[in-house]
Formats: sequence, C-alpha cells, structure tokens
Amino acid sequence: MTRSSEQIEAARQDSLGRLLLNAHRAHMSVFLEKIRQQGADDRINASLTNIMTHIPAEGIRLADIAKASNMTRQSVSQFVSELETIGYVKRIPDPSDGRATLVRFSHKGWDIMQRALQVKHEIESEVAKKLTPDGYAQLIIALKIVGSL
Amino acid sequence: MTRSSEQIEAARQDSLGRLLLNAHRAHMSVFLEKIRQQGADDRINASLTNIMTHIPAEGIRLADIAKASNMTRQSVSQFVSELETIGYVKRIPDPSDGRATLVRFSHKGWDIMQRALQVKHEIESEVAKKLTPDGYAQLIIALKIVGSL
DNA sequence: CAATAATAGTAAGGTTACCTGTCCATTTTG
DNA sequence: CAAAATGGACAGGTAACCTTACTATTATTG
Repeated sequence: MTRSSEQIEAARQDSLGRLLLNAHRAHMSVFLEKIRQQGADDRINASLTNIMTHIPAEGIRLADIAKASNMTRQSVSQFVSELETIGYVKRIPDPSDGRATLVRFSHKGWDIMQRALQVKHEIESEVAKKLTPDGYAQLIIALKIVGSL
Repeated sequence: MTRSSEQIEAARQDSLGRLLLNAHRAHMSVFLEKIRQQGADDRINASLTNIMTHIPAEGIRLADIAKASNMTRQSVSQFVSELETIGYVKRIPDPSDGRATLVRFSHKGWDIMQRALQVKHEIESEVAKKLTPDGYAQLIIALKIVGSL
C-alpha cells in the first residue's frame, strides 16, 4: 500500500511533538487576540503575560519572579521595564530590604490581569466543551505526564 | 478560605497554557537528549530537527520545505546550510528547474532520521504506557482540538 | 517571441527572547 | 567589621526567526 504525500504529511502533523507545539501556539495566539480585544495594549506578548502571571496583588521581588519563571534576573528586569513602559507595572523600593525592588501592578495592569484570567477560563471551557465529559481533566493529567518526562 | 502561596503557585502551573508549554519543552528536550545518545551531532537542535522532518527520501525543494514548515525561504535556507555543515543534507540542482535546488539527506543524515523516528515512537509509547488504555488516543484528539482553536 | 511577471534561492541586516559577564549597593554572616 | 552573599541594572551576545532587496531562471502574454 502506497501512501499519498497528503497521508505522509498528515502523519507528520500527528506526531506528539508537533501537536504539542501547534496546540501551544494556537492557545497563545488565541489568548493574545482575546485579551487585546479586551483592551490590552498592543505591545503585550507571550513573555510579558508570562511575567505578569507571577505578580501577586501585594507585589513581588524581581528575583522571585526570576525564580518562579525560570529566567535570569536580567531577563526579568528587561521585561519588567517593558511592562513599566506600557504602564501595567510599577517598581517600588522594598521597605524590608534596601537592595530589592517590588514589582506591583498599576490599576491598569491589575484590571487587564483580571480580564486575562477571565479569558483564560473562557478558553479552557471552550476546549472542555469540545471534549467528552471528563476529557478536559484527562487532558490536564496527560499534559502533566508529558511535562515531567 | 485563604489559599497558601503554594496553592496559588500550583494553580498557576495548572493553566492550560503553561501545561502546554511545559509539555512541549519537556518533550523536545527528551527527544534531543535521546537522539544525541543515538549518535546525533551535538549541533542538532529543535529547528534543525523540524526542518529534517520535512525532507523525504527523494529530496524536496527548499521553497516546499518553507511552505510545509510555515517559515520563510530565507530561514529555511539558513537552516539547510547548517544541516549541510553538519553533513546531514546536500543541496543538489533540481534537474527539472534551473532555479531550484533539491535538499536531500546524506547517508549519515538519513540514518539519523531513521533513529529519530524510532526515538519519537519510543517517547510516544512511554507516554501511552503511563495513560489509561485509550488515553493516548484521547490526548491526540484533545491536542488537535486545541491546535485548531 | 520579446518584454514582463513570477518564482527559487541567497545576502544582509533587523527583531525578539532570552543568556552571560560584570559591576554596584545593600544585607547577612563568621 | 571584613568577607561573602544577594538584588538589581547595564552592556553585549546568541539563536531563531523575519523583512528588504537582489540575482538567476522560468513562465506568461500581448
């Protein structure tokens, strides 16, 4: 049995690696599109949203964002500066340690963050709706397994 | 009910977006590690393996790799040059079109490609083994759904 | 069938998302 | 208190792309 080039192409697209990559890209691009529709700044991107998810209401030290996000302090510093330029975040001195700066949301930033969480839930239920009843839970389990290969 | 910062951190890590990213990274890094153990050149990386998956035994035009991989011809050209340096691929003139070059595997490249396919299957069955009987098939379905969001 | 348009590939330089190396200021610690 | 550790910023580097611009060749069309 000879396989057409379409079938070969389909098989390639079905590999776990490619599916994971495509899924991640699609998810991220839908997410960015939706939060921009919610009024997020056009300069917002994957890296900046990643940083933002690590900032709690009370603020957090730059070095702690670095630990939580597995990035260097230098990279985080750069992204925090971009967030500062956009006006989503402020650097304030840490009262308990003269070396440290706390990164804290501005009103605008906090607002967008709430909308982002909302959008995240929307996307997750959209996916869940397209799966069998416990399909979403299974997906999460499977992804955790792959993530800890 | 107040949630500890560990719980909040766990919730963050459980978001679909982050799980997809982690899964993809883990998968890719395991894949690269394994094909290097199979003797792949140390210079091999995610981009190069991506290009390689688009090269069939009979060879393919650079522009067709670009279409299949959603990259520009320029980027593909660059990666093909790297593969050529490693010695996994050759550029040969397309007899049917004087403008075109065919990209074709060298013996070494073809060999590594076969090993890579093998490794890919290994990883996929390793994942399948950790899931319920139809869990892997479900995962593929779910990933396709997310990929076409 | 010559002129024009389209296509294949390359070259040069730009952007983005990181990282390393280094340095300063401020703690922390022996 | 001197030495080491920590928090952050600055400068410069790299990898994976992309855009712009160009040449060589093939296809089209008036």
